[in-house]
Amino acid sequence: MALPVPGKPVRGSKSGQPIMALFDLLGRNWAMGIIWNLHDGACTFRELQHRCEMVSPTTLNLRLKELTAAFIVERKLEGYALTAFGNELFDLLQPLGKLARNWSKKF
Amino acid sequence: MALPVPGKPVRGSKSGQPIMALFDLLGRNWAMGIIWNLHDGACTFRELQHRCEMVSPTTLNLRLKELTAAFIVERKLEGYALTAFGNELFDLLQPLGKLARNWSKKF
DNA sequence: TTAAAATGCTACATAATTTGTAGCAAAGCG
DNA sequence: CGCTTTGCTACAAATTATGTAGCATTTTAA
Repeated sequence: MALPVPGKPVRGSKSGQPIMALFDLLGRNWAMGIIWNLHDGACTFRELQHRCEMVSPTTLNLRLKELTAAFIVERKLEGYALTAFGNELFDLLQPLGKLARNWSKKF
Repeated sequence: MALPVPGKPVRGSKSGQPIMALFDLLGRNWAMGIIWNLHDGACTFRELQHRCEMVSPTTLNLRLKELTAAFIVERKLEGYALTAFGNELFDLLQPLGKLARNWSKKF
């Protein structure tokens, strides 16, 4: 799957509005889960597989490549980690945790 | 596709952690784009199709049903609209717009 | 009142993505 | 040197998404 690049057509926008490109990227299976789990600290591929309870190595690998190409994830000696930008993104995602707990009471 | 319900196994969590259930829902194609576009105000199905430049009616309809079942979207006389909760969710998503514009400079 | 236009979908076949299981090559360890 | 662990890749099956048609119903307009 091609990396959604802002400025080029992506799902949601022929002109590649940045937010739509980001939604395209984050809306792929596991993308947000990976960011969420990586925030607990850099880790190896296998460790990440365990943090994401049910991800297949195929999907994990593909998503990691995309997130890396999108400057959200990087490889360090300790393994995969969020970039500075990845952390900014996480900071915006984090409040969803509380919201989600609230939301879960509705069911 | 089954609605991800917090408390039951979802993609990302066998125990259905709320955040993972929410990620499962929001991570489906077009889910965030729909929420984003609905924030401009309630609208009809066809109007929403236009706001989401390239969504197929099949996907739009499925996503709307899921978002409705998840208390994020509701139907009003004027058409589809965000619920109060949907608006809270939007408020958390909104900052991503600015981040995305920043991010787009990296490419 | 009635013909035309708009709306809200559904059908269905095709294409794209994701999953799950195996397992292999390379690196690290003892 | 064997034994583990790690980071993936292969590949077939299952699940999702897309695109185009088009139809039944409601709304609009003459």
